[in-house]
Formats: sequence, C-alpha cells, structure tokens
Amino acid sequence: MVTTPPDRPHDEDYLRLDLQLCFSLHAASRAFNGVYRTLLKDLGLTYPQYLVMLTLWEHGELPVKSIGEKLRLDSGTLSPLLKRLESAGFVERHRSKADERSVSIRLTEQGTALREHALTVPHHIARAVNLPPEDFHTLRTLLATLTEGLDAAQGPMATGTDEAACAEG
Amino acid sequence: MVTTPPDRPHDEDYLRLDLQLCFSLHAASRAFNGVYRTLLKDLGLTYPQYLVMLTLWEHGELPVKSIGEKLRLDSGTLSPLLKRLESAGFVERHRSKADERSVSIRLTEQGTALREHALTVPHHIARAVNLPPEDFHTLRTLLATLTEGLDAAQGPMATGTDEAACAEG
DNA sequence: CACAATTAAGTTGTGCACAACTAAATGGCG
DNA sequence: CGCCATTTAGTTGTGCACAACTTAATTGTG
Repeated sequence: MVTTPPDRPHDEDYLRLDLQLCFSLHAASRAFNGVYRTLLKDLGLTYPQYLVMLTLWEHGELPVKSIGEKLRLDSGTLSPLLKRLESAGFVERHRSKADERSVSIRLTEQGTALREHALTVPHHIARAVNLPPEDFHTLRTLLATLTEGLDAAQGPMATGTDEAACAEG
Repeated sequence: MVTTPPDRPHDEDYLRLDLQLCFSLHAASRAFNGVYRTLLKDLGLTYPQYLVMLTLWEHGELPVKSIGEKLRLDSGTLSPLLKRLESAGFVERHRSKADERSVSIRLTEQGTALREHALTVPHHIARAVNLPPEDFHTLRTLLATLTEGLDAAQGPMATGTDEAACAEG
C-alpha cells in the first residue's frame, strides 16, 4: 500500500526533495555551529555571542537595535545574550542620554582584548571548510539570495534600513 | 597556547569574511525555519518535527536511533520531540521485543493522514525559494560538502588547545 | 555463570530562536 | 498641554541543540 506508481513527478517526490534541502541546510548550520562551539570554547563564547562580538569589533559601540538589525535578531534573543556577555565582562550596557529607550553596547577592555585571541578562529574554520575560494563565494551568494527570497516570502520586510552584513568586496 | 604567526596578512579581514559566512549560513537557516514555521503551523508541526515526519513517511516505522542517524540528532533532542509528537497523536512509541533497549516509532493513522496535508508544503517552499533548479542543486551540493568537511574537522580535532579528551577509534 | 563494557533511550541544565507580551520613553496631533 | 500611537528593551513561555549524566538491556570475556 505504500508503493505508488509515479508516472508523473508526484507530490511525494517533492517531499523527498524538500527533505534533502531542509536537511542539508539544517545539518550544515549545526555542523558549523559545532565546529565554532569547539573553537570558541577557549574564548568563553558561544557561536551567537561570537557573531555579536564580531559585529562590535567591526563597528564599535552600537545600540541593541542596530545589533539586532545587522544580525537579524530580536530583543528576545539579544537581551539575555547581552546580559551574559556583560556578566562575562566583555561588554558594558548603558542607557543613551539622548534617547533613554535605547541601550548602547560598548566593548570593555577585556572584550576588546578578546579580539586578539579570536583572530586565530577564521584560520581554523577556513581549514575545516576546505572549500575553494570560488565555491566559498558561490555558497555565500546563494545563501544570501535564498535568505532574501525567504524573507520576502515570509513577510513584507519590516526593516529595510541600514542593511548590514554581506556586502562583500 | 597559541603561537603568534610572524607575518600576518591582515587577520582582521579574515574576521570580516568569517562574519560574512557565519552570518549567511545562520541567517539562511533561520529564514528557512521561519518560512516553514508559518507553513507548518496549520499542520501542528515545528520544523524539526516535520523533518522527523518526513523521515517516517519515507521509511516507515523506525527505531529512535535510526531517526537520529538519518537526521544527525541525538536522544537528548529526539526524546522530548518524539514525546511531543506522541501527545499530538502523530506517532506511537513502543519497546522492541527483540531488544528492549530500543524504542520503535510508528506513525498513527493520524500521522499517516497528515502526509496528505504536508504535500502542499514543498510547493510553497519552492515558490518562496525561487532559485533555478541548477542553483538549487549547487547549493545543496555545496552545503553537503561543507557539512562533510566540518564533520571531519570536528572529530579528529587537532587544535593546539588544551583539549585532551579525545576519544580515538 | 558472573561481571565489566557497550549500547539505547531518557533526563538535566544551559543557551539560542521566536512569539507574545509588558514597561518606559518618545513623537505626533488636536 | 494632554492623549495616544510608536519605538526600544526587556520578560515569559515553548521548543530545539547539545553536553553531561543516568538507567536499563545487551554483549563480550574470563
């Protein structure tokens, strides 16, 4: 009763294809996360915390909202994460004088210093990834296209402002 | 400890590249998850639950371990997930007679019937993704290569850190 | 046969993602 | 000015991922 004669490309084949892409993306994301977890353990950072630190190292002091826009994370994720970064001693939080709704995130000395240790991370990752630069670029472009399409399909873009990362040169 | 490389061709650029790939993958994964979340809401499934159901629809009754191998998920993730699928009425769990350590997961009638509703999901996804089949294939291949490389790098792990808990086989 | 090692599933604790909500500050409008 | 919608963080609750651990069944070895 399970076997269906698929003379035409039946819906069930789409389920199979769906599983393949879902799974690939899901697995790649988790594999990535796993490698970073190992590498970042010494730094005392998780993978999302590392993304936040990378953003701060690149842009300097930022309000929570800007970090959220750049990384597409909302306050429900960022608030506790930043609190943990604060208790780890890597960042400071203080209310903006100009707009007391806003909370600005600033690197501490320790947070700034951590960057030196983080510099070795990309080397390890690059070796682990082991993709030719050209594939690397293709992958990143495809992922960006995919995300764009999915975001558009998901809902009419709430924010379109500054539009952070992924402006590769 | 880390030996500092004598010459360094702008480590900071690597941090930027790292952020770009991390972010692309992370964002794509979450965007994907978001679209599925919306589509699967009607079915009463989450994205990982959908992956499990796809696996069961394709392979029929499976022990927890096999599901874990196919989806690269461990019991810590699967046990509660399957318990939720059970209380939703989509699967049944029962101990194997042959090996009482093993728990076999079987679709209920309701779980089997759900497949009919799920058949529309890939259409929506395909439209949302909106990638040419060729790009689609390239993406999947690159992701698989990436995962393979990362998984390989994860196991043997030869970083110069103080990690000494390496099981060999 | 007894007993240690292995295997399968489950449990606990931490952290992230996200929906839905609250609280406080700001800005617009009559 | 007072009032209300909006904006910005933060909070709560659910679910997933994963490390570390526990429990029970099976296997291997003496």
